[in-house]
Amino acid sequence: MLDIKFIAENTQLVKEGFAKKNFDIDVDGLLTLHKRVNQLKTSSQAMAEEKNRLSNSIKSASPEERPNIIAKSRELGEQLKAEQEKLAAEQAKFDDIMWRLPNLPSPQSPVGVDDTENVVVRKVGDIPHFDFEPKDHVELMEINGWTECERIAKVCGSRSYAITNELARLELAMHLYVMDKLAANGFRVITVPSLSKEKPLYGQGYLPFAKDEIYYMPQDDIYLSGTAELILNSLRADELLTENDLPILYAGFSPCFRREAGAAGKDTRGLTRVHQFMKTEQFVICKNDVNESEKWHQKLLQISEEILQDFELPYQVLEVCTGDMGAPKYRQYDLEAWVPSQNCYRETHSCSNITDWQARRTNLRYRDNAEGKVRFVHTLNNTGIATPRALVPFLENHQQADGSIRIPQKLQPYMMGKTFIKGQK
RNA sequence: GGAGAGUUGGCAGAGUGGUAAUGCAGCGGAUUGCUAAUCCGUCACGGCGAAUAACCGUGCACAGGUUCGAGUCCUGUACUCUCCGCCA
Repeated sequence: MLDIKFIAENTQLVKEGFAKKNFDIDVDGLLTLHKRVNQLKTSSQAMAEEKNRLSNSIKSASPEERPNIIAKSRELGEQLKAEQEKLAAEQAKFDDIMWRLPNLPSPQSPVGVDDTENVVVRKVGDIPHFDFEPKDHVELMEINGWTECERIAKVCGSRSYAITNELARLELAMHLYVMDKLAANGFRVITVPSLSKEKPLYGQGYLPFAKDEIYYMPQDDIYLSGTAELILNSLRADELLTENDLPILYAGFSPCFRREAGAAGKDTRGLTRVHQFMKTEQFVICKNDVNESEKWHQKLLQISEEILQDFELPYQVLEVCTGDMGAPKYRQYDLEAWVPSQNCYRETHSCSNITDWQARRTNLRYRDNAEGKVRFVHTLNNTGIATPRALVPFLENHQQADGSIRIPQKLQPYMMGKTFIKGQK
């Protein structure tokens, strides 16, 4: 959500920003509508003022005057009601548009239409060269007897997964490793539910943009969360913090659910794209200062790069272009880890600065120390680790000729000290 | 699933249907003079405005209703607490 006053005062800038984001918004129409809303506010408030004056005079009025004043006040009340109904109708139209406005992109974000125009910032780690014929992660799971994926699909449907023994442990070990790392960086580790009411979806900016992507259970009027970001973003909604409360850092773990409605036929093999997965999410709430949030953005990026380095996975950092960013985002990096079987990098992390766009939707504010002014916070989010997707590059990059999997040194304490894992078919 | 109690500003906490007390914190100003204190104002959102001025409107969990007038009365919903039932 954006500030309408900012839009009125920076109309050209806003139009350019929307265009860069690939959003077709009638900004002039919005401003005209806003004027109309304000006119109706002014007129109805004038009526309310007069009505209050009449009402308040009744108590001290003489018994003879009273019926007269009451009649007048009642009549005015009906006019006021009619005016307020007009206002409510226009206000609803206005609000509907406001909820659909994207954030403006950073001036530093590359301008582009889609993912082909994302910019590679750097590549880190060496792509492995195998002196044997490398296998893809599905074959590796089968060799080690680590999967029941075919059976589980019969029970749970497509895009489900079931993994066993050493691999199941590895999945959880990755999360524990990341939680410990985030805790060491000052994050509050928190496990959160996957159930969400509707309001947080608007707060995050999932709705009204991507309704088809989310599971909904009408019997209970409740949704399944696609990421802990959803929950963490609303955890402190409507609070008025002090500047000293900031920054607030959460490392949120939750099962995540996505319908993958727009991805029919994509990544149907293996663990890359499943309906239910686990994610440990980095979430930051900081003060309303773009230098401050950009600093945190870099910090979050650094942490996730370290995680991939700790897991000894080659990766690239992408700066996402304006047209490929989601509506909420000011600036976005994606991390992609190398997947040998696909001979390309695939997304494991997505790191975003949302500035105050979500905070306006959740009404999360703080009082600043310098002036005692109330401001909206900035929010940022980044993947810590998402599994099973992260297992794909992990298995494939660390595979050995015999199908066993090498465990990077940093992860070994979480795998009972093992340097390799090997299952039995 | 059932019964009861509750929800008032950043926090604490009053409030018989007639303009939301008071304290603390924060911010602004003034005074005194010394390891700080006192006094005054301000303290959410919005309208009108050049304005961070004045004035006005809206805010007492949320949504309706009754009334000239609702924090207060009525209905519904959400959430919190206590208890009963069921339960990993």
